[in-house]
Amino acid sequence: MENSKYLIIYNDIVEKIEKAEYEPNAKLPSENELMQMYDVSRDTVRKALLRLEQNGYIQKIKGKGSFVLDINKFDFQVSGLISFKELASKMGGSVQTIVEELEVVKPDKYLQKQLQISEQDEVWKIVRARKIKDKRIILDKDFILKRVADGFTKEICQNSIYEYIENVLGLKISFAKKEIVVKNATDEDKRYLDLDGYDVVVVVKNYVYLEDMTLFQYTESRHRPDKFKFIDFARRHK
Amino acid sequence: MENSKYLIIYNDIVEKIEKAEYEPNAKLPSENELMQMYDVSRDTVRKALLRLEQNGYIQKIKGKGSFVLDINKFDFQVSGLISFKELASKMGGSVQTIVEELEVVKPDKYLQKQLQISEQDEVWKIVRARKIKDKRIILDKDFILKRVADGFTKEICQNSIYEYIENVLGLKISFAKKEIVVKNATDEDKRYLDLDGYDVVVVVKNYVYLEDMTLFQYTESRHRPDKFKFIDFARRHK
DNA sequence: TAGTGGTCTAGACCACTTT
DNA sequence: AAGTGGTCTAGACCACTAA
Repeated sequence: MENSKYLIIYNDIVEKIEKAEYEPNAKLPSENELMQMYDVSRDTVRKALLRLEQNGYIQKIKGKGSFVLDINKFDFQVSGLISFKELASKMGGSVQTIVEELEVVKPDKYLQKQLQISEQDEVWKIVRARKIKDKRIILDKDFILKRVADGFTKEICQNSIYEYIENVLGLKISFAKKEIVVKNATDEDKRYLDLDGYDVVVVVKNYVYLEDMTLFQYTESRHRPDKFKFIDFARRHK
Repeated sequence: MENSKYLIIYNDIVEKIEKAEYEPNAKLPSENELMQMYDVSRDTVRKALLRLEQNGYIQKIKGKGSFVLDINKFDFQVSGLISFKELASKMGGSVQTIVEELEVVKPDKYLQKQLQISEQDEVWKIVRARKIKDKRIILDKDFILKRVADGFTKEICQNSIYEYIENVLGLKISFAKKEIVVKNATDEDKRYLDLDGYDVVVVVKNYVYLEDMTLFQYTESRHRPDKFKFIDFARRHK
């Protein structure tokens, strides 16, 4: 995968931070020391540190050094592009996926707009309910352009769609635009989720793009409001 | 500030993209051409392009070039660390701030935990209602460590707290952790907001840190659910 | 094959913090 | 004064895309 030196260094330091080998608030070795430790140029060290800083692992302070942040230990990280499967593995066992619908459809007007496609284009429609501790908490509705990604089965959907797309199909996901809003619960929400009396759901709309800038997937994640939590790490650069 | 070459180039290209001088999906000049245009080294050009990519302005494709993304034109950008004042200026006139409370308080247990301080520490408590089109839509509750930032007046709060903190006090905000959840509306919410029948609010908790890693501000933004929208741009790098 | 972005190097000077 | 991170340079080689 990642043979570049700076990514190896990045991953190595991430691991050390997560194992608390570098403790919160501790000072990392200086750039000079890291150069010697990994036997690379300063620029390569700096590339690794830049990524650590951007992902919220460290804070660099001019004249002082790089320090480990502890705010990155999120109990329920949903930020970035993490998938339910990745999330589940961080949360331990008690999660489960139920595939409710899996079919190829012609897009209606709404979907044509979301995916910026014509009515001729075929789309995979995948609806999954997510159980946490035996309660249906999240309803995931995925719409995927058939001409870009095809061959979905119930097994794949029960496992991880992303894993299939990235590892089996070899497609490279580049970025996503995410939108969070609150909507009144629909009949579909009430049918598939244990809403526990709530009449609204938190809707996370996700527009996923490939490396060549094509939009190929639109996802709606509909959450029971009391179980929803979104965490974001933001750096301020004007 | 903005004396560094790569930031000047970055800002210049941002401006050109926002003015559509570089149109959506168009190809930017190559790194070689940009080197000549700005008379800098390739590394300096690449630093500018890296920031453009990370902020969702462009997509770089190996062997092809850098292309302008159009998804960055958010009608209601709340991502990152943008403040209400900045937001308002993007939305035009029809917004208004009402300062409901402004006082120095001793932190209660909850606040001691949020700001990681002792009960001796004094804290500025600032409560503001935000009107959009004459409806009270957002309730901002700011808690700021007095020993770090002091001297708040009604005028400052009506204008922009961030502007005061950054430009007048000269403090440098470095990063923030943001948390979005949905809560049942409190009596305070009902008193200060036009909730229009809704019995929940979207709560955005914001923990703001300075460059020296000190946590100095905790903010709760409480939104009427139907008027809330959060947009995020996320790049996937494993 | 020519052009593009991705990685890596070695060296320089600066501004800031600490001693 | 010594150490730290921030910026900038010039040059090299690679992998990918296009003609």
